[in-house]
Amino acid sequence: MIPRHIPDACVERLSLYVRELAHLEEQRVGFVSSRHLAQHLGFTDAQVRRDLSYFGQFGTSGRGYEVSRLRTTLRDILGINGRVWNVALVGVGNLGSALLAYQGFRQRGLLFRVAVEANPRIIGRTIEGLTVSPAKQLGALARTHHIQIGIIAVPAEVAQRVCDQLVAGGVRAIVNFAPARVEAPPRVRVRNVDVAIELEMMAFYLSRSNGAAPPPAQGVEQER
Amino acid sequence: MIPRHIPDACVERLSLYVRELAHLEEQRVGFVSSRHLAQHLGFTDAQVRRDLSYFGQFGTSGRGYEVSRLRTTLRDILGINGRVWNVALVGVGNLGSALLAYQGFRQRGLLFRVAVEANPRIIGRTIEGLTVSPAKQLGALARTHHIQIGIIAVPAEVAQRVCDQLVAGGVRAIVNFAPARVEAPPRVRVRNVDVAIELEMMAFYLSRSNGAAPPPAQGVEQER
DNA sequence: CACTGTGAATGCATTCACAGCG
DNA sequence: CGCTGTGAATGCATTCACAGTG
Repeated sequence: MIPRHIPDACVERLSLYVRELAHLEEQRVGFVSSRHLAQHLGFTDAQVRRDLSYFGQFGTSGRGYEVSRLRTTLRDILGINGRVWNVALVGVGNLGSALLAYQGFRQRGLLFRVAVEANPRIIGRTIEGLTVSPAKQLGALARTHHIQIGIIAVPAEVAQRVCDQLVAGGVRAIVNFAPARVEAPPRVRVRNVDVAIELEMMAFYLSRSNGAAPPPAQGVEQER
Repeated sequence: MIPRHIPDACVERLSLYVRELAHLEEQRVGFVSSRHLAQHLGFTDAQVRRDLSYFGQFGTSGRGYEVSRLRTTLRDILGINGRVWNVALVGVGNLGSALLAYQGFRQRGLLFRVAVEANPRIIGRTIEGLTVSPAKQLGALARTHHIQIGIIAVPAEVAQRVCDQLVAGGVRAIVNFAPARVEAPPRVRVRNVDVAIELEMMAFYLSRSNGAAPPPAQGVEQER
């Protein structure tokens, strides 16, 4: 059940499949075809079949895929079945709080064990059942809690420093939400995610879809 | 200055170039080579040159690119130069607040004109200089403020409904952060962004990088 | 029949490699 | 020289199209 290499893009879709299958299971749907799955998620049926085929053969000709079995299988493949990942959150601002509050992680075995902050106003607070620790303790806490995944949700200026501390604390994967690239040694997997970019891409597409200037809003005031 | 088609992946990098060029400009760097730029951002030099070449020729052989000129040019291309986009935020929870607070948008001419919420506790509050309106008013507000871009930061269950209201309100692009896919007519550009997926991908990569089970944390307690 | 699983074909994106230029 | 700009080559990802199957 372990082929050599899986396209990155496919891995991204894997959790979407799992999510959709969970919905179908709730609705007591027994079987689902690649076409059906694809329509719900906005892909093509061929795409779905290809993705699944990387991992084996789970379908039945003429019937499709058994929902609950496929779901379990994909959860196994994703590494979130009957298993737990220890996650540390660095930066309990708005974005960090949003992540802490998202219940989807817990359902997928991604458990926040540690949350740290630099702001003394926030240290000591308990959010979602987790008490916020001082930023200085990050390295030590990461070690004692056997943190595997670190999330960076701090201002850009300190992102790299935080990253280094996470690496020193032994984490093996880092997701960085700060608008600045961070680097780590190759044994640590890093993913830089920039939510602002999506908005800027929209500006690009809009400004070329109609060449003309848009309605000038009410009085192009600049700054706040 | 308007070629036919630009790779999506290139557009994504465009704002990263702009950001890096802004840094360089602050540091009074006059010229930068594709190599230099690439190293800072984690791409290859060929990639940078290729990306820029889609839009024209901005470099000088032997010297590289003039930082401030390239920055201006790219901002023009991105559609964020001397121009303003009106943005509406739907959902002023933690994620929504994080987006409101991010100063990068304002610097790029992406201005929040409207913020709406369903939660009556939050309606009427002023956040980042913007007063939160009731969700019911979304359509009307979008129209009167000539909103071009809508951001969805609400629970998955209501995401599609919000999307429909934004469309009815005349927006032309939507960025959806809810963990559920939303659809709109083809004239409206939709981008579904799922921050949770990044974490789940990490679980996948980690679980296959070492086949073994991880340290069992301290007592695999489930749930909070 | 309705559907899967997959070679083969196509379409994107990245990288190579080098001619040409300041 | 050092560096750009770009054809040509390579490498991924998606889609086509269909033989095979319960």
